[in-house]
Amino acid sequence: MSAAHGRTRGEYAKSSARRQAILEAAVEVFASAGFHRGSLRDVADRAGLSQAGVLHHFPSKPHLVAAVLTWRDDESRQRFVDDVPGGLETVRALVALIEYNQRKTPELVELYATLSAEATSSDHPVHEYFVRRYAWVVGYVQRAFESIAGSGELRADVDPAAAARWVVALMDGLQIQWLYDRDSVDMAAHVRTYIRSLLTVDL
Amino acid sequence: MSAAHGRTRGEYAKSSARRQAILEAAVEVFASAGFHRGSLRDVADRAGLSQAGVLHHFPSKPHLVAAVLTWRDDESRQRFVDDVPGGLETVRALVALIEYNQRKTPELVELYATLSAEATSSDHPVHEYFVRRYAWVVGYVQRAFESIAGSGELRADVDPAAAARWVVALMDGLQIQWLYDRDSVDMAAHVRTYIRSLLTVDL
DNA sequence: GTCTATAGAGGGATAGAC
DNA sequence: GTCTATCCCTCTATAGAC
Repeated sequence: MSAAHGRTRGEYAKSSARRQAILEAAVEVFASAGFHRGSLRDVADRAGLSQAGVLHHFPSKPHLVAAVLTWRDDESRQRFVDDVPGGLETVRALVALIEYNQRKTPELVELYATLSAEATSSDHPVHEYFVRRYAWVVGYVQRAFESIAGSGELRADVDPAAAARWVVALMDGLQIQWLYDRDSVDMAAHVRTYIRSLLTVDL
Repeated sequence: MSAAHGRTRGEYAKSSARRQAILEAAVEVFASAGFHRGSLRDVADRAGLSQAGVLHHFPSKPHLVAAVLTWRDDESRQRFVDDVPGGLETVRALVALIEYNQRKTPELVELYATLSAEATSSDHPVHEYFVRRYAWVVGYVQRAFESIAGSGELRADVDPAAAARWVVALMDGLQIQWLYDRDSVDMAAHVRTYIRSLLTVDL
């Protein structure tokens, strides 16, 4: 994905401070306004430089939003995916990730909820990104459930493929409900309780 | 809701043909483009009149999109909510509604999925509409589960309030997945199977 | 690398003729 | 009720000075 806008990870280091500030500003702007309503001017103002300055670091608006998404994915992956052995641990890491996002990076939750719905249109700049992302996430959770089933810890009447879709759908749907009423929805608790109901062991 | 833009249901009849054509065009436009990217010019072109003509029937863009939402809600309610006794029948009607929407009005699914995510921002024109809508839908499903629990048809370890949130979240999340890959996700089947897993009786 | 200025497109809403 | 014309705004992206 980094290669999509013609840069390798090494090149980012050159002007990383500015780029980082722009990315962080972009998260806030696109999170609350989405891609189409969020403007480069808003991003520029928050990052403390001019709009043309932003376009010096990222050649276009689609490039910027793509960079935001892959940047955050890399972070999440390092924190919660790499080094996780699989099976029950994968599911535990998933719940931990939700808890972390809800508490520490609520703008991120907003960003993904807003963009994933907006990008269902096939001509949206990050449509392909989300197609790949969903395929990967659903497959990842499915493999975890298959591993759990293999050790007899999944309820016999639960289909791993369906359960994977359900868990991912539940996460997305709860995000929406949470965004409308943050005080009365605890996403991580709901997902944990739900996953427990699929297992023969505790989480 | 109709009263929100200063008209009672009776007044609609006057110029209903045009209004109807505009509403149908607006569904298509806002469904695939969302509120902000969808333009009145697009709506006008599809409805076969000028952009100023559209604004004669609906005083502003927010008025138009609000009218679209309440119009479709009224239709759904008449078809699937009124006359439904409650309890298991409510849940069956819910699945029937999903099946109907998926097969007959996919643009509608797209419209609600796109707008519900976009409108999480509190300054969005239809934010309040969705706040009320979620409160109503979740409460409606919760009452159905409570009734089902009352007749011993809900699994003992299932909390009606949590289950209601889960079902609504599952529906929303599956909509997103379905929009990204319409061939490999059967929303109604997933919801039916999931709800079955919460019951002690068949659906 | 950052700025100002501006081109160029597209949008919502209004005025006023018919 | 419907149109054309237009105003005025916002936005992305580019050009070119520093």
